Amino acid sequence: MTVRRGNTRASILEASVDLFGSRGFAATSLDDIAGRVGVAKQTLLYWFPSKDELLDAVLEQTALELAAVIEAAVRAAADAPLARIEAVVKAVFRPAVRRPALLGLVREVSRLSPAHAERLTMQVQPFVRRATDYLREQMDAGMLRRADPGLVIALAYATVTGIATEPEALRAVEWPVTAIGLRRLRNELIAFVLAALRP
Amino acid sequence: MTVRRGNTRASILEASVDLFGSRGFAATSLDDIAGRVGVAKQTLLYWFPSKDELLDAVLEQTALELAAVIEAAVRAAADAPLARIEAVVKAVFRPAVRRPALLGLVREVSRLSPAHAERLTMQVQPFVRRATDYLREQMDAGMLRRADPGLVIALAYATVTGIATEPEALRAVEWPVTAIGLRRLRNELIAFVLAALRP
DNA sequence: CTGTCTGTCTACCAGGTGGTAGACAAACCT
DNA sequence: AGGTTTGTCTACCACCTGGTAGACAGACAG
Repeated sequence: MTVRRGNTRASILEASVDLFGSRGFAATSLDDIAGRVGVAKQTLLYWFPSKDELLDAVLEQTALELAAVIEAAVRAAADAPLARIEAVVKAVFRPAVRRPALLGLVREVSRLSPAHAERLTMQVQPFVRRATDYLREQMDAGMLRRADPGLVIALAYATVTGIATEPEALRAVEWPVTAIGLRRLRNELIAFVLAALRP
Repeated sequence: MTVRRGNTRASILEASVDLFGSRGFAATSLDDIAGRVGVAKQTLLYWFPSKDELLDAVLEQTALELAAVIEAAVRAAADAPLARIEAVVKAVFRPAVRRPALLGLVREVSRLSPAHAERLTMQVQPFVRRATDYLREQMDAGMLRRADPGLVIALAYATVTGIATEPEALRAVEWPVTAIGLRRLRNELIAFVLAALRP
């Protein structure tokens, strides 16, 4: 029982994503995580030298997972730009809705520590740039209505995160979005984005 | 110097809004607040019996301020529904942008403590209901295009908060919204909302 | 002038925090 | 076999947290 199989690190990471996500970083103690994993706190500190580096690992893994999802969606989608855009929005939306707390964690972290925020942004950066380039390119080719690509992305990002985190923002009592359902909200959003971009 | 003038409570509240907003509730200690105000921690606990009740006071004051802003905007706006809606969106947007951290605080709180979240929601509730009623009424009168009022509000709320908190979500490096400017984003949003509602 | 009340302080505490030291058990490598 | 490495644990610590007890200084009422 002393030496576990090699999944300890992964279990710690998973539990950390859960707890940091649901309670927030500052409000989650190492003991909380250790308890969830069923391991001593010191085992955590064996795998991750400090709570800060554990947070980094959590963020990095989340970013990598999201990146993989987006890549797959892009690759699977048809070539037409509108279909591609719809696929990407849906791809981003799914994990955002399944784990809305992670978006909250991103906010908390970027408020708490500029260092973490910068690392995070650098991971997001390439995607933003690629999307910007793609939009501009398709606009130049006349496949999309001309607009400021940066503005399109900013608006889409803001809307997706806003929608995804809304039920968690004020989840206690009756609230329109709860009754309406995220899927419909998402479809409305996609319809809007596509309508705005159709040439 | 022992007895201050009556502004101590207000100063504590103000500093708490600032610090809870910028660093988050869990990451702000009573000593932090006391230090900012220039007072001993025990003076805080004289005015507010616990950190939790201080948080309640912060949230309540914020809600009251926001409510006042909205009321004023509605009263000052022209009677036409579209003008009213634009005024309300702008009114909500301004404080949301000036103190985006408060939206983050709302999220943190609703993750951390269902009790606080419920109190918060109950304060928001009447506004949501009034807005829903107003939209439905104007739609019935043919002044607005027919749509699900709840959906309109949910979408608008999500977009406003998403946009307002975006620069703070990932503020470290170059990010489209930083370059674009919130004002323009807001105007795009308003244009969209109005276009969607024009009969 | 004296007693009470209000507001602020210094001193302290119990409990929880992230983190360290080191023992030790299994596995792995000759 | 035996030594080394890897992974986990118990025990501990310095520090910080929210919160309490009580002293005390000014304001104010009689």
